[in-house]
Amino acid sequence: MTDNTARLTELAKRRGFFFQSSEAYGGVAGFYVYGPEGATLKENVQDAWRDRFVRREGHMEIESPTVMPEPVFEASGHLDGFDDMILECPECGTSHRADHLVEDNTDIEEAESIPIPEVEEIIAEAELVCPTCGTDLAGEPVDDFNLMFGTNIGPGSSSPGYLRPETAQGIFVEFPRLKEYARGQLPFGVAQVGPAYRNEISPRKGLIRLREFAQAELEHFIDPETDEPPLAEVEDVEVTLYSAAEQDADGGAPQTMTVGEAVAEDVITSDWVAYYLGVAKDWYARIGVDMDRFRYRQHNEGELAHYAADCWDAEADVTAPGAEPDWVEITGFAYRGDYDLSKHGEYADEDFTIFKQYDDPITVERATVDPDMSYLGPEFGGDAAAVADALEALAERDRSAFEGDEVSVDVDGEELTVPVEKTGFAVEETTESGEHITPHVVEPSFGVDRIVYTVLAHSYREEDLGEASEDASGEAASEADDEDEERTVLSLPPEVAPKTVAVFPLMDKDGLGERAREVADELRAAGFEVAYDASGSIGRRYRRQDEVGTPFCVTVDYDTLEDDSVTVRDRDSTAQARVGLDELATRLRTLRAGETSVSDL
RNA sequence: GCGCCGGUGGUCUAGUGGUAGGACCUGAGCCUUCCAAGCUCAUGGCCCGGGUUCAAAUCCCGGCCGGCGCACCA
Repeated sequence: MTDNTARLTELAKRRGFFFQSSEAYGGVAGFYVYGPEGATLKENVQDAWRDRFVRREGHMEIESPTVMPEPVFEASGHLDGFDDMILECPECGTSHRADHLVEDNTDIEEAESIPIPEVEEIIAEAELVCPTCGTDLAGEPVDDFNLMFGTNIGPGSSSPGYLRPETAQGIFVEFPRLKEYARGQLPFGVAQVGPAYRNEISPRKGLIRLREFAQAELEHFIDPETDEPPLAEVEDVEVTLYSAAEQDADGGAPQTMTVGEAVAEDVITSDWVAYYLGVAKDWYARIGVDMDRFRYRQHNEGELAHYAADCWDAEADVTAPGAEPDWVEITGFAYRGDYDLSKHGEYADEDFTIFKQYDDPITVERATVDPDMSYLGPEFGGDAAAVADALEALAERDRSAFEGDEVSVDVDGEELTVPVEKTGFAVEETTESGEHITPHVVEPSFGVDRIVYTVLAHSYREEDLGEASEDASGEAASEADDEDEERTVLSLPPEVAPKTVAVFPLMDKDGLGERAREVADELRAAGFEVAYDASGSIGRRYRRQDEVGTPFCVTVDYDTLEDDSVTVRDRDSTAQARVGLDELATRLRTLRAGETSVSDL
């Protein structure tokens, strides 16, 4: 941890951005509170995300429960993936997957499904040793290691459930209804912003690894055969790419190129992933991520998740400029193929496919049967249904079997004969207008808390203003040449800053306070997030707002009482301009949108 | 989960076997006509449990929490 990080954390606590939860009871690891400033900042980041990845893309957003029943996670693979057996070597401290040890050193396969006591016995009997240092592992306890938070749905334990480890499953599980909503047409995207839960072994670094965290995930369902992303829209976006090949190479380094070049040179293999890397890069910049401390890194093969075909992470260096980089994964861009929908289709009762209509219907000749059950029933009793199924299968497989007067089928090893006339055998031409396909999924998955932290870290600045202000009165400059003015600033983009404008009376007397409160109230009515502060000197109040990233400060002074004008002060430059109250709200709107700056006023 | 280090007002910190000071912040008042000025006053603290001791915030043990390293990270 750099000094910078410590000071940012201190600021976050003191000014209400984020802090550890339940400290009154000793605290609990991995759970954080967003204070008044932080909650608004996070909300603003999420709104900016919705604006770009839902609204602008024409996608839809849903909100699904955080608790889902166990079978969901049997299908998704999370139950197996989470339920690891961990065995720690008493000598060297290395942790091993107990099931892997058993599989590697015995004839046993699928050791994962063996109960833990038996695994411990097997390890003792087979005299397994630590693969790292050779120490005998007999008698060492095997621990269950489950990263999902479990719970019970309703009374008793007959209906186990889990807190979702990613918001994505809430989308996949509801795919059958969502596709109806989308009227069966690909492509479409479904997003979800909300909490997910992982019972991390060791939560670390404040907001960076939490047990309850917020995700903003987009599941973009596409037809892999025909759907193409609008790559042209982002082909000129410059991105810094750290490919798997570069990571493996000696002296390999990230490369900067346009998205178009990266696709042309096959650095990024999926056009869809490339598209979202381009879109996201501009979005990160928009919310205040410093592009000099940002890169995309490709997962190498060993890192790929069980579902992912190709995956790039957005990474941010959250240390101060010039410090040893500390790269944190803030988003995963994965091409998940049809993994999720196929699995749910397999395990669940409903249909997780889309009917894809052919351009022109095709005609196929098909052999069918329509058995006369009033004959089969009396003839074969309980086997009648099996006979009918066998006839149907036979018709598909070998229509020549129906050419004689009788046809024989095999049911449970018994050969049964049916007159062909009772089978309803026919060869028909049927028209097929399409086929059922399982859509592929492109998934940009954003870690909101890590992004909020990155934005704070990249906005944080300790600034030496040099000799005291040169703006207003010339005398200040002359007498302050021996002491430097310092300040701490969060240069948050106005769009995400918790407060857009702060209103002060220059003095809290002579009616200035009352006038300033009116101005604050008018701005609130006009839709701004407004802070009001009358305490301490004017300079102290500017510094307070600098520390929480408020981009604009409005001061009511004695001239205001005369001519209904106020000063507007810019956080980053500390420049000031005089603005009439009648146009204040309009001016602030253009300032917030970045269309003008205070020095232009 | 293991190892090392740590835990004192809101924040940052000093400190001793006899229950604690500072700085900043915050609040009230005075002063002050635009960038952390000054003065007065005020609020507020030894992580939790057990042990040793006449006496523990201080020493010991355990827990919780944090930082770092290892392991883990679908």
